[in-house]
Amino acid sequence: MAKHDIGFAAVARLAGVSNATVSNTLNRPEIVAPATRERVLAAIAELDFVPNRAAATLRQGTNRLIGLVIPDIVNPFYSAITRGVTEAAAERGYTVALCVSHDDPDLELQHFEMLAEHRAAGALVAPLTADASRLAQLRRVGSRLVLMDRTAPEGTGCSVAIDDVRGGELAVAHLLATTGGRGPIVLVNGDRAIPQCEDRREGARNAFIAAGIDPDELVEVTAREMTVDAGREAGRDIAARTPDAAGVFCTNDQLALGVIRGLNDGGRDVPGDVSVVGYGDLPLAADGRVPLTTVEQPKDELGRVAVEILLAELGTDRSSHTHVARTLEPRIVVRESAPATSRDSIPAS
Amino acid sequence: MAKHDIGFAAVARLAGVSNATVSNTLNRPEIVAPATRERVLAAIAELDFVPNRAAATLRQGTNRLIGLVIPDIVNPFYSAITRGVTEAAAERGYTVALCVSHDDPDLELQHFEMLAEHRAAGALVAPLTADASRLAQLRRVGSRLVLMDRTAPEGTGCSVAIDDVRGGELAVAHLLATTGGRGPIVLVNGDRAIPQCEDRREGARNAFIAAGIDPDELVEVTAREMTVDAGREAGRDIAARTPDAAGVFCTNDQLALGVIRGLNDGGRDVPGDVSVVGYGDLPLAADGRVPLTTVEQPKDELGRVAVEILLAELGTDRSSHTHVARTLEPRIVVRESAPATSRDSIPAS
DNA sequence: TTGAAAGCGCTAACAG
DNA sequence: CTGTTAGCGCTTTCAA
Repeated sequence: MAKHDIGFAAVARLAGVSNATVSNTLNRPEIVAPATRERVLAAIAELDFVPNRAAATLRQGTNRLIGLVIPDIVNPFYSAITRGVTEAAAERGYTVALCVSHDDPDLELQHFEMLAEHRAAGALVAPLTADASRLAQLRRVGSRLVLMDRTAPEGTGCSVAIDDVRGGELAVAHLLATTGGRGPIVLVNGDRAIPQCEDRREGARNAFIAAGIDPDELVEVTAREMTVDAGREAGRDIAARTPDAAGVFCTNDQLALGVIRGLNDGGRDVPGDVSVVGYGDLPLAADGRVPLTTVEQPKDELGRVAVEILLAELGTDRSSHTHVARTLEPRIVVRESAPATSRDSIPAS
Repeated sequence: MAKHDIGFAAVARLAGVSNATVSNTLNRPEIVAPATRERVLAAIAELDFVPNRAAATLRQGTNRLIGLVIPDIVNPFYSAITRGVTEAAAERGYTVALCVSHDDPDLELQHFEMLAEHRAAGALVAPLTADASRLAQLRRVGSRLVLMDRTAPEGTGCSVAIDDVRGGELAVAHLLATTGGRGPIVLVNGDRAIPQCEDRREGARNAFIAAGIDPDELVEVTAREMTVDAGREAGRDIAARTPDAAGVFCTNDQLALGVIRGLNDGGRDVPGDVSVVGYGDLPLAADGRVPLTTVEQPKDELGRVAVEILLAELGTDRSSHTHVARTLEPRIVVRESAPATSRDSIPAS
């Protein structure tokens, strides 16, 4: 009885079937005769049997495990993505290995090493800073990759991202429609070397063009950081230098919150005198003293779609696989800081 | 050469050693002669060899994998814990399987099932609602458990928690010391059926006792929810019914933020007329219009300690193991909403 | 529809 | 210090 009291063998013996039938019952129940299946299931329950995934992984060479590699779990943007990923993965019977990279390439590589050792099915990566070479390196590590919040260069791999150009356009179109030329529109942006900042700006300019206005009329202010404090400075600055500003678009919510305060410091009321739109729809946007109109990103969906893409990719064979680069649409959430007016009832664009 | 081009065998052949020596170089380098070790390492690098953890897990019966089971990853309290856990785990070569339970016992059980299949070394669980029977059930699933943010009943298992009684005491001691009897102190609390609410209240009362005041002098207000909106209502209420209040302690930061606004609505200035203390030190506490004095919980440390306890437990054998129940100390962070005064220079208690 | 059997790649005695 | 060897528990042909 030595080797009969553990693993499939024990179940098989109790159910009076073979090892293989136990495996089939668990993995391809449809090919097992109902009666047999019942007996096996009963034996499993009886023995409190828990299959050993390590054995399956060893045998199959791959694990139902997805690596999720993000720079920071405390950041609400990434934690929202993470929620989408964990949910989608759990629904499909996959386990998520959470790897926090702190944007450190060495740590990131270490995480990939571990995922490879575990024979993870693949990895979902949200790189903070990611030059092409770093990405190429990651791809080389082996497991299949889906890039999140970044579009993979043509033909290099799969990715899901949120359309930031469109988001900027939505924000400024709203401002244009609701302030109706009452005064200049100001863009408070971070460093344009950051792709998000550059894209959102481009969208802002597109909105001008769509409205038949010269995009150079957009007044641009660069904050030294994308924080509440830097936003406040920018807001004061605007109150002083562009006192007739009718609307301000900030490329993130922290900035927007600060700008409102800075504007107040300078004696301007929001939304009475100036409308302010943020970006990201962080929790703080809804809870502030003046609830923020902001561009909402479908972060949850980003995560879910990333899982879908990865699992779809698993079906295809490595060589003959066409990469997909999905883009998700942001949405504007209108709150008090930049309220709707009758003019806005026809959606811009 | 069939079986020589993969796994330890390939490395062993290239390095001119045996299988076992490869294993030893990787797992117990100190017992391998330096020269041999070098040769093996060189071979590994040469072949881009990635060891297969599944094989090791199968052989050893246990995986260097820790399950982290939390109700919600978007909640900043849990994401902060998660950060601590992922960091501590990565430092020790463990992988973290993130399981989000949404406080659903079925889902939670499913996650435990998966962890068991993976032969996880153990699990760290932060139960939102957890009656004894549910915990007992989890413990039965097999893998070793460490409870987080909850103290395990005497002798039932390991746990790490943050001392909420102490936190409440710190908050109210600060209020007492800085308002010095100028007026009543108000407690804005949630439902006392929630252990945290009950504990923080107890601490508040302890602070009264320590100051030689009858704890029944603490004015208690119960908010219908622990949200900004409910806090605002409570704040208005206080302005109307306890106009001479000198200090308010709210059992979370959302409540505190709302209370400040409600107090303002009622014409009371914070901190001019009233000091307000929150609890939790969420990001919104520091960034609000009036930066919040609040009780900071060492969430990161909670996560790190949980990992340490689990890994320590792994060393001991199952039967002869004494459970540890660690308690972490909160700390008060003084900001503008309840500033320090000279009277406060001597720490209360 | 079910069974027999050959490994998957690694670890841990044990022997040398 | 290094080598030999016997599995860990599952999947997957192939045959019955």
